[in-house]
Amino acid sequence: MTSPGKISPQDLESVITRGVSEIISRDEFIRMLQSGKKLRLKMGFDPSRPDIHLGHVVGLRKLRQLQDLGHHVVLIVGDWTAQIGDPSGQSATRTMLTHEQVLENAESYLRQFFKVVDKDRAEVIYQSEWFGKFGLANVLELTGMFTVAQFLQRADFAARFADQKPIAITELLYPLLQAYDSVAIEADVEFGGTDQMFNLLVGRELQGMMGQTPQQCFLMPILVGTDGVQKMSKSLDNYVAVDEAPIDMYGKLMSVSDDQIMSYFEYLTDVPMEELAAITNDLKNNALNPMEPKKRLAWDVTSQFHHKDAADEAQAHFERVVQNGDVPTDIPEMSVAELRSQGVVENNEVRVDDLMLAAGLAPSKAQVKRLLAQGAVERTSLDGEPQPVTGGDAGYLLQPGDVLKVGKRRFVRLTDS
RNA sequence: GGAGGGGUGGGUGAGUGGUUAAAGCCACCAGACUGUAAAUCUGGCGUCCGGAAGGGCUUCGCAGGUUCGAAUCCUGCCCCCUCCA
Repeated sequence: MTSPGKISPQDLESVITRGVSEIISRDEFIRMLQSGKKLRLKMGFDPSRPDIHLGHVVGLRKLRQLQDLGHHVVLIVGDWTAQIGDPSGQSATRTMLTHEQVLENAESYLRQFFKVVDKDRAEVIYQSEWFGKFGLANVLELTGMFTVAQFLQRADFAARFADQKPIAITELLYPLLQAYDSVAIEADVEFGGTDQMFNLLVGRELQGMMGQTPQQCFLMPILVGTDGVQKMSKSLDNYVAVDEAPIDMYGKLMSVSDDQIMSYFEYLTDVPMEELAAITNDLKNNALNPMEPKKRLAWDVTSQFHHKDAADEAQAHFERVVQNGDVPTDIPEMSVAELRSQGVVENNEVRVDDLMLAAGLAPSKAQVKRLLAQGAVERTSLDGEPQPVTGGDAGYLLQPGDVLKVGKRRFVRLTDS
């Protein structure tokens, strides 16, 4: 592998401004980049949460960008910290992960991780490589280097302390372990979201204490979720996963709130900043319907994770189904035979409520009734016009070939065999 | 070791014997309006049977008990938190 050449002013500018929240220290980081040294870029992940969504992609793209400039990514699998269990969630008495689970999660994570990051210019290291050999003496040495006061400077600890909310001892340990990772791999730069600032800084400090050149801390903005308000996160269900099918990915991106369009463009695409400025301007002058750039955004991002044809199809699907309200070409099907074998029906008479339940379009019959009462269900027979299924029709009998539309975009077709 | 507070529906959080399937808020679902945006408005939001009216069943940490009747009272148990030491 070649060592990074001299970095161009344009590349430098892009690296340190686009999709960046803060770099500590910025000047040292720039000097490192200009030195021509091949940098070791550290990123850690906790294998208890193996899913990657677009919020993570912001950072992964940054790693990729630096790889393309000749640098090297070191991904740390936090198998040790995960087994301790990050207790941040207050009452989270998290069950420990078994070794098998860790490996399984790691595998799934890596598969997604390397959709963005180049595998050939990265290495994956398990924390247990060093923590497996750690003894109490090491722990005491490590903990002896910091004081409680230092840790209480961290905003979330401080707030909880002030509120007399509990802080687990392991929570104090967590940043230390993460920091030690930086020492173990001699990281030059560590990447994380802005919420990780404290942890990264501890790593920086610890390296200095242990005679290494302190790492630079590269903090990335937190991507706002599709709801336009809170940070993207799986538990808030406002996320777009990198594993998402093209149609879903495109669709979810179309539901991103207008306010976030430009930040998504900046963080998740390579559309040049000048062009983005023009779009921003057009939007401000109402010269452009926000839907247009959003479609471009949705297509762009979708095509990063899927073939371009798939992105085209997703767009066509969106236009056909959502914008024109047509029935999509490929929809989930359930056959009468299938329903019979599941014991949902005894003969060939399929009721609306039974089908919806079996197809997962409603969690209960009570919910089916509510949907019907609210006019959310529509039935289209083989050659007929769509007609609503109304309040009292839960027992309505369907014919093979009938398509049910539930809500705006959920469908099921009843088939014969 | 001592003192005190608390466990209610996805989340918050009212409710201290019947009018409570359990307020309000948030989240969520659906409808209207739209650009699958936001905002707004409307309705819904344990579950089962029923076309409906209505009727079952299950739910307020767990297990018992008192009572015509309990989320509410009593007993035991489990769990969480705070303060003092």
